[in-house]
Amino acid sequence: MEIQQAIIIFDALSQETRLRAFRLLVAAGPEGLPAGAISEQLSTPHNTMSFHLNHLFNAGIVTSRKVGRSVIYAANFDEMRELIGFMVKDCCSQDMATIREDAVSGCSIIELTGCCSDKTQK
Amino acid sequence: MEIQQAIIIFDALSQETRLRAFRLLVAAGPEGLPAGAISEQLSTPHNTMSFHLNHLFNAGIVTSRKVGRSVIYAANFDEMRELIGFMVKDCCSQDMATIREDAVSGCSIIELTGCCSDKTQK
DNA sequence: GTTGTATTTCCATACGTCTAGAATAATGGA
DNA sequence: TCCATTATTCTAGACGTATGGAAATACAAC
Repeated sequence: MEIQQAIIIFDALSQETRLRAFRLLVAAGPEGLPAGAISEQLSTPHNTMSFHLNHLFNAGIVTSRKVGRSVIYAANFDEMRELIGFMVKDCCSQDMATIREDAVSGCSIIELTGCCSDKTQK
Repeated sequence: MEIQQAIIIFDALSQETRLRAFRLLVAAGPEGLPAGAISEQLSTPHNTMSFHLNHLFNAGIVTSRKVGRSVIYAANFDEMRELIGFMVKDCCSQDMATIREDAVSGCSIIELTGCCSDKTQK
């Protein structure tokens, strides 16, 4: 992931309404939620929420699709995984975090090593 | 990690000068770098960089200590690990990312599973 | 004390973001 | 067609952020 893309995603997630909306979509899973349900659950006016959902969409961390009158938003898990990979590779010490690809399982395996082991469990 | 703290860190990292400064500090390791070296390497005026370093400090992702006339900033790796943990737990699907604590090694082990395996290697 | 170096604080300006009322667009049902 | 529903776009105001020149602070060396 490019640093510019990481900045755009950090910016998208650095606002409470947007981060809460995104976590709601994460909890909702791949099926996603209609815009109205999100604004209702977060007690935010429709137009304000629309502004924030558009922000998340432009950042690439949610997708949207029209179903009848509704617009269904869903979290983009691939992009989120890439962001986590960026943070581990570029924003964490190699002594304290490593990431490797496991070709067999198709997984990225990250190990976060505590320098002060008792703080790791927080 | 609380959602409020995550927002503060995302905000701190959502600005190019700050993200570059932070990555410089990550590369520098626990020893850190003096403020002047950071502003020089990023070709940013001292006062502007001081503003951004203070922002990173307030967010808790860098530490600072005075040594003679210099102020040495260093990345706070513990806080960064916590943020990665927050993202995996709260911002990623359980189907696609799991985190578990390994008591023996004191490591947090994260597995990022690709839903579309060929995208995982990007 | 004076000078030079390292960094922060003060300040004004320019620019960007958040909010929500009102209007608009798109769709489905009676 | 007419109405209700769902969501977005338009707009203006309030507020927050980034920038860098100038001044102030802190420290070390002479």
